[in-house]
Amino acid sequence: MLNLSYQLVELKFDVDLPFNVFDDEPGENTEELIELYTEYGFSMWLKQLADQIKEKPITKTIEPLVSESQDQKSTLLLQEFTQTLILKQADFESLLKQLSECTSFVFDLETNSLDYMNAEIVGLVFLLDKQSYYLPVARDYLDAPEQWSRQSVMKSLKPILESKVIGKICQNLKYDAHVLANIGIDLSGIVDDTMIKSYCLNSVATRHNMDDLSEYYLGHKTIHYADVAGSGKKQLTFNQVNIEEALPYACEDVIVTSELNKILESKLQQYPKLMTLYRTLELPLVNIILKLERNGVLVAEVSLFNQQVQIKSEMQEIQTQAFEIAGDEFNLESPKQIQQILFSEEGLGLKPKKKTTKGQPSTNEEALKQLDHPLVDLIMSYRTLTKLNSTYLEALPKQINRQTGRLHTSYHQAVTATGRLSSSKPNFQNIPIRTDQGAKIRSAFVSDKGNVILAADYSQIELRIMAHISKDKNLIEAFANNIDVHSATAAQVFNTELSEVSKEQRRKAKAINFGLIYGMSAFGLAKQIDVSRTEAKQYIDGYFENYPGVLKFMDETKEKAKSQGFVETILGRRLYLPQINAKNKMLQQHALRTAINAPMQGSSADIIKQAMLGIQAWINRENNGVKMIMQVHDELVFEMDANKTKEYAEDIGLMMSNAAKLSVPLVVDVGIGDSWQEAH
DNA sequence: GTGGCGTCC
DNA sequence: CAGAGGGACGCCACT
Repeated sequence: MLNLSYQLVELKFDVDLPFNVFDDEPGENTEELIELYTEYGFSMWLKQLADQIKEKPITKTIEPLVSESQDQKSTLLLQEFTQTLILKQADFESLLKQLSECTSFVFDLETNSLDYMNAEIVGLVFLLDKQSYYLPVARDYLDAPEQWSRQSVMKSLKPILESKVIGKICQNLKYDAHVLANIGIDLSGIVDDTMIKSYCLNSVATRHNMDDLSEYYLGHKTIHYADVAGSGKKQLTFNQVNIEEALPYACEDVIVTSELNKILESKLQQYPKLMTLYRTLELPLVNIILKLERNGVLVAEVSLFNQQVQIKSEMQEIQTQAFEIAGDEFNLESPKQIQQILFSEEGLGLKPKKKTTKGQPSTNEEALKQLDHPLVDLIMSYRTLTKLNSTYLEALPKQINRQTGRLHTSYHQAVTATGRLSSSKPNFQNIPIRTDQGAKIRSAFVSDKGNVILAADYSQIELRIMAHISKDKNLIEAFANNIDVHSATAAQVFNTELSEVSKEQRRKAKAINFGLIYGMSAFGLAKQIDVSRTEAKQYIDGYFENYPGVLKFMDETKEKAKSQGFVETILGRRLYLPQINAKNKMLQQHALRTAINAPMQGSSADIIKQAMLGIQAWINRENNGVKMIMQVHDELVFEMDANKTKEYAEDIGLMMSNAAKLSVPLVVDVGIGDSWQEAH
């Protein structure tokens, strides 16, 4: 098979693969790529092609990857739907009547910005049965026909959009809910979100934006935004797009959403646990995340500015010293130039310790740490400082919303493979904490006047989940007795009394505990804690001897993953592992490690999501003014009135602990302070 | 747009 | 024999 593949490369066939396999010169990893593609079902095609190659070179185009979902592919017939532009008062009133009398409709907003806090409505799109309607409310181009006043239109629509009995079906409804919230409309009666639905069904089969979903599930290529609005600098906002172009684009959105919703519903019905996950966890969570984002976080700009001044002067000093040692000026932020200076003959001529994926000498921290040269230390310090400066100190103030004076991140509910949220613009989930200088940034995340910050995080949640899932007696016992789990592991592995465990032993045990969660090998552990591979192997063996349940769990998980092609969390969320039976060992091993990790990472996500639902319900019920403002995987951060903090801290801690009933206690650490840093 | 690097859990 | 740690996002240099 592989030989054939090489022939294929050498003959330089003109083939269109769905990915850029042969864009570059055939390199070292060509074999790997061929393997990858054969795993994805190209083997048959390659075989056929190979037979033909023997005869004479040919040109052939491969159809894009056919997805598993195609067995149930619905054929979307756009012409079955009407597309109506609403411009006259009478038509609008008739639409209003239809909307107010229906049980549910599909709905989408066209806006002038992706920034959810500032976006304004440009048009509204509705679908009832097979009729789609586009209602433009803000057109801004030459010769634009007469238009509605947005205000009066929205006033008429408000009762419908806020109705709990008229159902709404959307793609990524959180965004539309934001834009409506900006003008005081509280979107209610949510029945479906196709983005979330697709994510629950299969998190990894496709991305969950409408264009990709349409291609994957309907085999229909949608009109893309860039097709009507252009791209890059010349991109128009939707209000500048001609109505003739806007109409089919807008209407297609609701038509596709409707068709997607139907097919996703029928698929999800085949998996009751996933349906429950969707209906009772993920879909209700949309509104909680909406609230979380709108609450935002107050940031002390002055503090960030002062830190920036300080760090910039430190950077200046380091740069001067570095140039002196190097004997020349160079860009301290360029790995390529650093490489030249450290490793080339003309430079320092140091011996590289590690290579990048491209085979060049690596200059990352791990590699640099092993080199002994003053310039290396300067480079590492400089890196740390520029990171803090550019990613946080400079970037955060720019993103403060000038109306609310707060930072509003975007949480993404349909991105990660495992069920975690992700966060961007700005990313709240990678704010520094490890070093003092880094953690100082958290001191700029503050509470408003009269308020405090409360941070509550699950202690060792993934290890507890491992204890729960594996049912390992020793591990469960350690947690049940509230013993420090790393010390307990150290006592077991090093065969000492718990009271005799040294700091060094605990450190190693901690690395073992975490390493195992990620499926780390003896090699990796050895590197991590700087012992020989043999020694690391002994530790791991020792661990499994003492926690046989964990070993059993891992073996069973791997076997299950191989036989059924997916692993599950405690709520039945599935993570499919398409490469679990790959012939390419590297790909398969990666899938196996994922199989080990996903049940723990994913279950942890399940639990904190449950907690978020419960806590927001409590906030609404008590109407106590508590604001949930951040989620960082195993931590929730709140802002609240400073007077009631003690009581609320206990409530929140309890709700988080009780979010799931495991065979070990879920311990939550709660801290309070004027800033996020103090609250830790 | 990609690769390298670094931040978090 | 190589490669041997799960999941994210953002910044910079470089092409």
